[in-house]
Amino acid sequence: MAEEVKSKNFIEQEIDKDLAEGRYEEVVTRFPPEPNGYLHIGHAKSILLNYGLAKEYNGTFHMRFDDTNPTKEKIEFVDSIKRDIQWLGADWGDHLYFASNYFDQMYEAAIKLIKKGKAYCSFLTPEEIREYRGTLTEPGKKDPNSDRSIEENLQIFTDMKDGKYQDGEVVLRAKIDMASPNMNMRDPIIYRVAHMTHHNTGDKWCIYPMYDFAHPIEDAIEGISHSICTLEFEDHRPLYDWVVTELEYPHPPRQIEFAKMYLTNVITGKRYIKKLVEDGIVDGWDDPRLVSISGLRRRGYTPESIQKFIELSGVSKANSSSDMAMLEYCIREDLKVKRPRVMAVLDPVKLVIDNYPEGQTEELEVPNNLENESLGNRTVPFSKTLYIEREDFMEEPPKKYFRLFPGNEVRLMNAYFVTCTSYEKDADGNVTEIHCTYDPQTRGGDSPDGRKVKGTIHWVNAETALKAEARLYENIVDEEAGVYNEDGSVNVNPNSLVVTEAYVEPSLKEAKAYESFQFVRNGFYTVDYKDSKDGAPVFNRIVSLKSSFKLPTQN
RNA sequence: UGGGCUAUCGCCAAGCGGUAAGGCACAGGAUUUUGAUUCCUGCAUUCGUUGGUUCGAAUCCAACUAGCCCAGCCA
Repeated sequence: MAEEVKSKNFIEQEIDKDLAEGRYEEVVTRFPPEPNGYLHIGHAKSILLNYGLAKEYNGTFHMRFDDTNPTKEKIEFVDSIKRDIQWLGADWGDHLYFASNYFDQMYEAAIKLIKKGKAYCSFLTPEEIREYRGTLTEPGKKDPNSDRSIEENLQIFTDMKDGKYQDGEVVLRAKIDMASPNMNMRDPIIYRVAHMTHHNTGDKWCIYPMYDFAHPIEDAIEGISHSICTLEFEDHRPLYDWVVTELEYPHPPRQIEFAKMYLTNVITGKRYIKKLVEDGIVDGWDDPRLVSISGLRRRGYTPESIQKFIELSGVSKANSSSDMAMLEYCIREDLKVKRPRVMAVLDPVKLVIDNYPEGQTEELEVPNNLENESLGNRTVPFSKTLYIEREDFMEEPPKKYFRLFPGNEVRLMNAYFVTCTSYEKDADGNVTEIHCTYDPQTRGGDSPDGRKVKGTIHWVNAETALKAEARLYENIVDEEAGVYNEDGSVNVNPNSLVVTEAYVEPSLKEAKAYESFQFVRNGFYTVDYKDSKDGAPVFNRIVSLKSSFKLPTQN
């Protein structure tokens, strides 16, 4: 039993160390989004990482909304985030929290700092604050407000809370080190005045804590052991530690940073996606061409495929961008054994079986997925006139073309061997109809005489086929042109959405929303009723199949 | 001319002083009721560069180079 040992990522190694040294007894992680937008694939990494760690170590996973800035947050984002996380499979049980529920404790914490002489109120204007902060290469200057007495600071802070100051008039700063090489330690602002209605606390507060002050407190209150965040917060860690130390929490949480996930040639930036939505280039945050969680869901990606992708991508501190091909691999892997393989013709041309009895229809019993017997069988109608894929017939085939051409015999998948006898063309030279004869002995797709055919092609019965819309999605950005223009706008791929009229098996008439199928040779598709007319299904292409057959290029 | 972080195959990523895992991608071959899938096979004498320590270095040391992050009363 050579169970493969998965190597641990650096966070797991750190946790192992902490556990071994007795620094923590239980692993408690959290995903702390600000409810100011939709989640995308990048967030999935953080969600699944935190959730996975908690699960792996028999710990606890917390879902927490970091809602400390009412100017940017909305309740509708709270709902969409919850839905997306649930869908992804990260179960927070009854551990759902809101940072805004800790405002009282944060206020008390601020008082504690003031009483310790570690925080002071400042009346510097925003411009002055910036000036006094210094630059990356020059130290900051002492804030003239920093010498005020503890009593005075207490009074001013109380007045702040009581609404006696206007927005921007006064702030509370931590007294640390204006000369620190780390900008975050130059007496960071920890509370500001903002007369604004909060989606959760209403008008109770007119002062709100800043992230650097609030976050460590949130973590400490909840008993988080490992506060996992992205690389840009590395410089904030000394401040994070300062806060939990000065506030004297018994088992201070520990912040560990990892590199964000980027995808090659994909836009994840909120402001770019927002622009695409506003300009009507995409039809919303759940447009299947976007890598928002809701977009991926509508496109037909499964939670399992995203979990697999995150798992394969790994975790490290090196800035990197994962290949879209890996995500595509994951969804193919997931769907190929789980979903039925059905026949659908996206670019139809008529095939007439001349020696098949007129008016006859037979129901063929075919397996849903040869690799998964539990998916059972279905029946598919077959008769004299069918549709086949236009690319499955050639008047003058190149070498090694296995499909239909005059005189050649192929197998109609799950049906009969047919031999092409003739074809018709219109005035423009387009093939309009192909004629063939079938061998009644080959029902089911095998010849009793052992005769083999090189090619097998898919088909649908012309009379009973369901006419549907197939939406072929490509990456929203123009990969040739690069993702962004110099002015910051996005290079949109003009062919990112191609709609075709398809014929699918009648069995798909009852398909439910979000059911997905493998269309033989045409890729994986999911049913999307969002844009359907008259209740007819729209099929979103999730991903195409790999194809290694290419027609020889003509010279 | 400040501080923090990173650098291993086209893309991710193990490796933690004993002589370069794995996955994706790619390329060959076999099987195949679709040229898919499956299955084999191949794919870094080399770990950003240059020196040093060592019997031995991707791993330790030094210097350099490149990239990312930080000067919101955003998170």
